[in-house]
Amino acid sequence: MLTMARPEAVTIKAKLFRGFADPSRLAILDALRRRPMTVGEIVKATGLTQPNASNHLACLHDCGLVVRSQDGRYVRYRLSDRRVAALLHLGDVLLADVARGVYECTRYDAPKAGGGRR
Amino acid sequence: MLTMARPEAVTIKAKLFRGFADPSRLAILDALRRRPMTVGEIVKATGLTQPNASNHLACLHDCGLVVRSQDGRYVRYRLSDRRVAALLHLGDVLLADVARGVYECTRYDAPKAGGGRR
DNA sequence: TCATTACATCAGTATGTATTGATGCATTTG
DNA sequence: CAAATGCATCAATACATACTGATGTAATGA
Repeated sequence: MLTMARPEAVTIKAKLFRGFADPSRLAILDALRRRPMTVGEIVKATGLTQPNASNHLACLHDCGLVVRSQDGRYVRYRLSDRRVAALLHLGDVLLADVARGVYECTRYDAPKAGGGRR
Repeated sequence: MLTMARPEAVTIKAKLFRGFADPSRLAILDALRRRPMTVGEIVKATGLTQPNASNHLACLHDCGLVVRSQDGRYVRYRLSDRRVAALLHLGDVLLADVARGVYECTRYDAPKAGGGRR
């Protein structure tokens, strides 16, 4: 059960934040904060594998957090809105004060790399 | 793999956003946005079971997003910082423009209720 | 003291999802 | 046309975690 008042509103909003809540997606968003980038550049900047980056980019694109533009055989991604950057910035600012708590929060851990096939 | 630049920074920041990225925790945070509340009030406001609410509250408290104060045998929770509310507000604003995308984003779904024991 | 209320913790589990290697498709280059 | 490059998609899987019912603990009241 979620909330009595407006269950779907909370669900969707959580989904929005979930776009920021994965280390790989956040690394992509942070990279795009500086400048638009092709998938290859994003792969280099984040260290993600190419399929993994593509998958997260598709997710971010579906959710409207990034925008895609074809450029020859390159695909260039950029943040869709200034407020996406604003939210990232607010996260930084907030983190500066609650970082210690986040460190110590062991209720959930960030997904570890190597979750795939062995 | 996460990011080449500052891996841990991204991981921690993702952890911070993860506090907002679950429907139950978000329902709690949204409820606390209006006023401080005891656990019982939160349970009523959100429709969560009491143990589930307590668990998420412990998580939010560990991460520094909420603050707890004993009041007799009641425990009253409130948002720890104005910027937590600001981030929630920015989420609302951003959602107003990208809501359609979030609806259609099927890469991940919000956790469904009833995930526990059968 | 005993009962009650408010909240926290525990053990167990189903489920979402992030990851990987392999493969497919489109575009440019020789 | 053939080769190469850039990106997207697929199938399979390990893992984190959100949930439930039961139980534990602390504070109040009779």
